[in-house]
Amino acid sequence: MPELPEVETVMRGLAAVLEGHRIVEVEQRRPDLRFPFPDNLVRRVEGRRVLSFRRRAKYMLMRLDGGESLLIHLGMSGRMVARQASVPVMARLTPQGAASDARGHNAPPEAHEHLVMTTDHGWRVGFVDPRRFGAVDLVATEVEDAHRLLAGLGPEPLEDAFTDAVLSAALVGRHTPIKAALLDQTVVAGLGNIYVCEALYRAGISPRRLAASVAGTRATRLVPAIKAVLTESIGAGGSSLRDYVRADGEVGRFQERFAVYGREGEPCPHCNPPCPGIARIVQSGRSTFFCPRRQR
DNA sequence: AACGGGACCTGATTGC
DNA sequence: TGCAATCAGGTCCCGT
Repeated sequence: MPELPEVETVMRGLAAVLEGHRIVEVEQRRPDLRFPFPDNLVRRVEGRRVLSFRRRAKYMLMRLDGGESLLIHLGMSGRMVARQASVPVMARLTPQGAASDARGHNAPPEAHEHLVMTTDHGWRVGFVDPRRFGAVDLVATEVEDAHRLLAGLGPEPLEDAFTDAVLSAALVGRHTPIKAALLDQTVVAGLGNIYVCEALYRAGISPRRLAASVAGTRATRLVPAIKAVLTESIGAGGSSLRDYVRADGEVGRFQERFAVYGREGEPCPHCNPPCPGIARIVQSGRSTFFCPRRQR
């Protein structure tokens, strides 16, 4: 599910529910996700107050009083569900927006809800992740960025420090398609399969082009394309490809604005006269969508 | 060192 | 209808 805009949206939703409140109970329902939960997770989180949230790449950091932060990665299939007794605000929605399956405090847990936190104002916030590619850890807040999962990450694409010069420097000498380079979280942090495809389309750059040949003038087009597609998606509440929802119960709507992702065979939005259709190829085992006419 | 492929999981969809 | 194959928004490890 989640790339940077989806993680940002989920995090803002969690902040709205949790900030300033105390976590009075933690239930850990299995020993691990992608790797084991941290030692004494329940004891270290129970009784703590939630101070603030931060996002780094596709990771969320929930700062707790007591000096530790809960680090959460949603993997491919992870989502957060929040509910309150008899007042479902973040119920599961269908992509069409019809509410369903609202659960109260005493309802049975839904499948694959591996971690549940209950707050002092009666909310239950759960981490649901069928495929278990997600991750949870605790890290000392003062040295968050030294965590092994964060230490090697590249620049945040929406920060001013992410410039064409910075991207160019990361691409120089790389003998891999630009598609693969942009998925590399040490080059730029937070892009995934969807937004790489969309950014390359906006920049008119072929996903097959060697990364090194994008350094320079093409990077000058690519950086604004990356920033724009991420910003627009965050503004739309991210993309909902399954039943992912925002904190306020609305589905993300950015998928309606995909120009190429998942649109094999359709003419692209900007070719006039219409192009023969968006192509799908496989690069390092993953689908790439692009317009062969516009993207060189 | 940088790269591609495979592994890790479950569920939804597609095709026979 | 039923079953198998394929695909999915991510990352990490391994061999080359």
